[in-house]
Amino acid sequence: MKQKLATIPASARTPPPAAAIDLGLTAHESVYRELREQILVGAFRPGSAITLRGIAETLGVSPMPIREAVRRLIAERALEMQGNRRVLVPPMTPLKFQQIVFARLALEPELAMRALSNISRANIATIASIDARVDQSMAEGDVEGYMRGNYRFHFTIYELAGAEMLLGLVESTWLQFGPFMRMAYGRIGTSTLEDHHQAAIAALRKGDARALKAAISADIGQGMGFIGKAVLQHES
Amino acid sequence: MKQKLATIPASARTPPPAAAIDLGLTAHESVYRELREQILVGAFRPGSAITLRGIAETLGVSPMPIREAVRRLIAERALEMQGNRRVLVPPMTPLKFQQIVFARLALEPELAMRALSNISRANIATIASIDARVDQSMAEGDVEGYMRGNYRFHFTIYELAGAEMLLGLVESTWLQFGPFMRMAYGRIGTSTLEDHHQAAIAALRKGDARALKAAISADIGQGMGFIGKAVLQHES
DNA sequence: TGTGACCTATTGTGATCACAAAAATTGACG
DNA sequence: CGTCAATTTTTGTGATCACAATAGGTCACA
Repeated sequence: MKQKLATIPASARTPPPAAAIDLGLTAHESVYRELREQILVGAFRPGSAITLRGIAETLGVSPMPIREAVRRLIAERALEMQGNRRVLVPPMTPLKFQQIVFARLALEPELAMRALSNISRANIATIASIDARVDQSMAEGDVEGYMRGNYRFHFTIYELAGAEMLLGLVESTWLQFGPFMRMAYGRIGTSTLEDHHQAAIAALRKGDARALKAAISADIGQGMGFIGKAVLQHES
Repeated sequence: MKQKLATIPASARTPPPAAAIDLGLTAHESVYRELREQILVGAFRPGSAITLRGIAETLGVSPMPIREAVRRLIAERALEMQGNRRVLVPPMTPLKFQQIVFARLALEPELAMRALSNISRANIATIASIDARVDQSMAEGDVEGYMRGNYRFHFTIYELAGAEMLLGLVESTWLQFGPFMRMAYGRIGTSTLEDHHQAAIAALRKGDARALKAAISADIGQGMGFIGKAVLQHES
């Protein structure tokens, strides 16, 4: 057990880490958000192990809130417990990857379409500014920044749908490919990437539901197909 | 706090309940399965509250494993925590109900279709026998038996798809309408029900993917439409 | 040098305790 | 008799401890 945590953000590596933000949150909620963020941007390598005491020491809390946060992430399939009762970041398989693509295509265009009726001009401006930062991260090769921005781009739209139930399913889906996507971009870089965000923003502006669904579908299909083909054959 | 648990099965109401089945399971795993089963068959009334110590006393374990089981069920949206930090069985809303129907239609026919290539004659026989018991429960007005059987009918098929990721999304979806469906059937009874299970079984026998997807879709659409129309207008 | 058994350290699990916040109850007062 | 405040109880949260199982390392032996 050498690398208990693949990467820890600087904010949590300093001596007095405590709960990252004490904004009236419970300890396990802070831990959950911290770990979730790490997983979404791919800070953990697929297959790497997680120990409760290790994270507890890193975050400066007792193992108790870690348990609840980890249990929650396991339920969302962001983490996985094997028979040994050891917790690890689930490795990707071709089969799972294909299911993730299907789920994304089945749910996300619908979510975007439902957002259309609630979206304001200010919302679209926010989304466009997020996309600008995504492009910048892409150009700079900032993989973590790109992933964080891409997440915010999609979920800023999806959250406007007011469909919490579907949103939960999609969140679980994203948690399952975060570590893998990071690994893929780490290998192939972000320079050759191109997304369909501009087409989506244009569709949002025009209120064109059909074009919006097409843009989201294309964005999913291309991005996932790209990293899928690039990496899956390298796995055992 | 009068009714901490809406209904407790006889097996857990006797003095020495302990962990229902000690089959090498951890305590929180036993608790999780027990609570999950209760939710799926609708033993809890939507909106009713859950207390950790209450369940702990009922099941004969310390509050500790209850915490983890409840946390897991909250992550699956089978339970819900409000700002008060109080846990309750989420009430149904028209909006949520519509999202559930969409998710079911988007995912379950696909899951059934994927099962088609792995299914054996013995599997189909098992499924047919489950359906026979479903019909029997329906005729007898045994709501809990009907719901348990209906769940087993669908998931015996879905599990054969070998698509754990999609299966997880569908399981979360079912957990969210279990309590509501039970309430609906409690009001309108099961006698007027008719499902499309026979059509699905016939499609399984013929290996007809298109007919299978149509049967599952029809089963979802009719059943959910039925209880949806019957109950939602009675809610506040 | 490779392989087995033994030992040590680490890990997840579950119980118990202490604490703060919220709810329920009780009481007094208008 | 209804309403508000003070008190008591209940509840979730988090820390600490004890225990069993697993993993990793060490040493002996072939």
